[in-house]
Amino acid sequence: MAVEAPAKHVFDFDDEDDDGPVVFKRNNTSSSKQNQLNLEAKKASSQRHDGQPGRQASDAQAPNGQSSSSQKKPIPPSKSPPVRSPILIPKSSNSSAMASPARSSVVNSKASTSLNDQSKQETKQHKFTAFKEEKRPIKTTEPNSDDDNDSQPLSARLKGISSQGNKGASTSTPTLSWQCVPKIKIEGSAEDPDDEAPLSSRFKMKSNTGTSSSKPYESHEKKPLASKIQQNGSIMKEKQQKSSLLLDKRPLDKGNSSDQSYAKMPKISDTPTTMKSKQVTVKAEKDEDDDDHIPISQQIKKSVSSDSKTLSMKQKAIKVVSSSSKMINKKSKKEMKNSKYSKSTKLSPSSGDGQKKWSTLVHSGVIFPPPYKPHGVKMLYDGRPVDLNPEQEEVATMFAIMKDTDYMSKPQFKKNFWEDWSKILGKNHIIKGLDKCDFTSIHEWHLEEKEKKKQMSSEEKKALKEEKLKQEEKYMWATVDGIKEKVGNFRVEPPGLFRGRGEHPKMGKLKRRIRPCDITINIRKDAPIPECPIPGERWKDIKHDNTVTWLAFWNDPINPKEFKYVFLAASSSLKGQSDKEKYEKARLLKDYIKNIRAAYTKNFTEKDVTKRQIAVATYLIDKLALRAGNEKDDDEADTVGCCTLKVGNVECIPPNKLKFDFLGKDSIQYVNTVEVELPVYKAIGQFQTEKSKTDDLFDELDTSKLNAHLKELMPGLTAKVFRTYNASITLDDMLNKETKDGDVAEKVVTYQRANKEVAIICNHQRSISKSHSAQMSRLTDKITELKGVLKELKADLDRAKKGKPPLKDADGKQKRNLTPEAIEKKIKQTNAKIEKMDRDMQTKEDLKTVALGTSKINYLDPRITVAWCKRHEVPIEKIFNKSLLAKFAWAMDVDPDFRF
DNA sequence: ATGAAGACTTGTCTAAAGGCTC
DNA sequence: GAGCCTTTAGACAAGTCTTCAT
Repeated sequence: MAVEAPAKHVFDFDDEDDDGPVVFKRNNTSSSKQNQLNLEAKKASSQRHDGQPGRQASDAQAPNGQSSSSQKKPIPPSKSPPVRSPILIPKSSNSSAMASPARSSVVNSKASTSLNDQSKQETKQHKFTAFKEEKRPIKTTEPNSDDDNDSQPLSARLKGISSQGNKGASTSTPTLSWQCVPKIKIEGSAEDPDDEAPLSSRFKMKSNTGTSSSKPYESHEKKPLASKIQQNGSIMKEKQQKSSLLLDKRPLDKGNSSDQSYAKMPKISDTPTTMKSKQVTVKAEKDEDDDDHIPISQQIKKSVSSDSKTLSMKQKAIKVVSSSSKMINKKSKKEMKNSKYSKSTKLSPSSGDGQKKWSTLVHSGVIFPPPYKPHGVKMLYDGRPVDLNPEQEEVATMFAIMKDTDYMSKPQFKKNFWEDWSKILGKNHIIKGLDKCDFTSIHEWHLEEKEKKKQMSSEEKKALKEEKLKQEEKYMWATVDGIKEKVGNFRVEPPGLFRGRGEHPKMGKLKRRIRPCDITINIRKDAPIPECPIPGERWKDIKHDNTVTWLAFWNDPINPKEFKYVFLAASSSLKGQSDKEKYEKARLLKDYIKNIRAAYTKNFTEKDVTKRQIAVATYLIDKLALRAGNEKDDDEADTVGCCTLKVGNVECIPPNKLKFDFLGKDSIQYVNTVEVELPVYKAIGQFQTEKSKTDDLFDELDTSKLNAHLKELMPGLTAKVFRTYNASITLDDMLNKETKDGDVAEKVVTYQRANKEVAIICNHQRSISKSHSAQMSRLTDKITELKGVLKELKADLDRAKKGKPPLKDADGKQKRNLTPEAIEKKIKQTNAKIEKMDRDMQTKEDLKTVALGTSKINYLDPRITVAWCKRHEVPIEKIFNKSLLAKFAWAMDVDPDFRF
């Protein structure tokens, strides 16, 4: 594959300098209705749609199943090979002032986040021990502080802190006024020369592409937030353009972009861009009709008043908007063409947006687990050995090997298991219930097998490994647009018992074996169809859909209307590309955040309930990094997110605190008490009025409404972007504020602290390792021992200085005679060791319930980390392991000055 | 407008790999 | 180099969010 070097382009952005700080004070008026919550039993309502027939029967046609079927979605004809736009260098707006780290920890803690000054004091006590040092000045209403604040995560601004887990976290302050610095920026047209380079190649070229975006020069460009928001249209436009520039998305092909890229989106006749801008425009107009009659930006201005600049800006903005909305002017067109536009607009959906994801895709399909090998070990029923056929035995074994898990204490698990197993046993089987079943013998057999495996010699293990590798080798790779890429999960899931998390209603159900006839393969049209690894069987269907990235899928045996996909690995350029786009979108939010916050703050007291709910929900998502909270079926675990919070999940604690307590994703508990602004507090009280505990708090809201609203504020904005934004900006800010001179180890600790702060904000928890206490006591012992050594060394030093020989060691042996200098050196080394162990111990204790990995993998823009490592001479390997290095290959050449 | 379908990201747990100690 | 401990990679569950269909 030809790898073309991306041409570099320089974009000119006009910066309008309306930076005048605008101070926006929130008014606290609000109807207050404080209600006490009624307690009630729970049970949220939910609609159930059960047993839907699996989705489309395959339209497979060829008798052998090897023929390709027509797709439901129109597949764009893949004409020319995909041309990927080079990664453009976006100008990132770097807010000069860096945000301070988000402080409020969201995690399960009882800490509180305060918004008010007064709260500051209170919160002091809760400060996070680990971060005690850090003093962040809270600028409550400082007009000039804006800048800072805006780029900060809300939580940070709030400073509220919650304590995490057991530790108290501290928090801080409230920023009541957010300033707005409106600016209008007009982007110059950019050409995207790189369009021609294949994505993958682009990645490989480590050119500055990715990096470029990070170029320092971007910094000057300040973003005009206020203006942006307001002018929705215009702003959006700009943004879009910008984003498009930033995101190197697959470019519409120069000439024929429209056809292929948008095949799936029939609606858009024009170009997405156009559409987008139109929408936006409309929105803006609509806004004017709103109660406020004023676009957000305008509102802001009003409140702010102070700046005349703002005004002018606004006007400008408006101008821009109108023009943009009305028609795509040349510029925009050009930009669109150039690539990103479409992307930014539809950026979000990497899927389904009808964009071509690949031109050629070749792979070997998937590999299946080996067939079941009966072991013949008999279980007991009512004290007597029972005969089971292989199928029955297989399922019994699945249950037996879970003997030591918590599932065994869950009635639902056993009930579901029995329902499925009894079907396999048949009506006339001697086994009539689980109560009299004794699976011990099978469990023991399992343990023995495990032990045998463990006891194998290293040669045997190695041989086994090689054998496995040999079998799997061909499935491990796919060729995408001519480039070899790793496949993520090419192994079909083996049968087993479903291990749903939390109180999942389907836990324990049998996850049946998946066969080739369950699997749909997606591959380039003319490529050889992967050979079915099981003789005599064939694939369910073969598709050639280049608008999606999956290589294969099958229906989830537990929930047949859902699918299990085989995708490329995280290190693939396809994944890297979308990862980068995700972070670029989050960076874009930085430009809008000020106005978005101003807008929702204003709407806390909006008369229209839906709008008020949207405002409060957005606030919670921003401040607490809550997830959106999609609706769930009854046959799923009962967990919630923001939009699905129940009245009983939030407790109002006068005068203005809210205590959240709910089960979030994966049934991880979220407990957090935060101080909020009074209007929010009052609004929550109103939403709870006359509802039972199990009623929806935001009864007028769901994620689609919320996200639709967010998209009016910023192209492509959805609830989850706030998590990425707040996580990354927190890391960037903390790293920059707290990195001190020191050795690498100390810097790594600084990084971990920042990482931890993010994990807390995102509520990423882990269970305490079983060996945690043992590890701690071992460390304690070692430290004690070292301290003893130190004491001895000091004594020896004294003696050495007096010309006496050292004391005998514990065994009574005479130690070597050392010079005082040598002893001093040893003392120094020992001290360093003790310090390191102390630090390790503290870190370990600190992180015992916090999972750092999740945020590192999913929320922290790797360019922040890479740039920081470069600036501070920390080897990147100290922060990223091998797989993260591969996953973030696209970020490695970032400029050291990169700021999120 | 709403819900289903579909595709992809996020998240936790654990088996396996790798590293350290004796 | 055996055994233990830590880290990592992989498995797979559970979210989010867009588009399609009604």
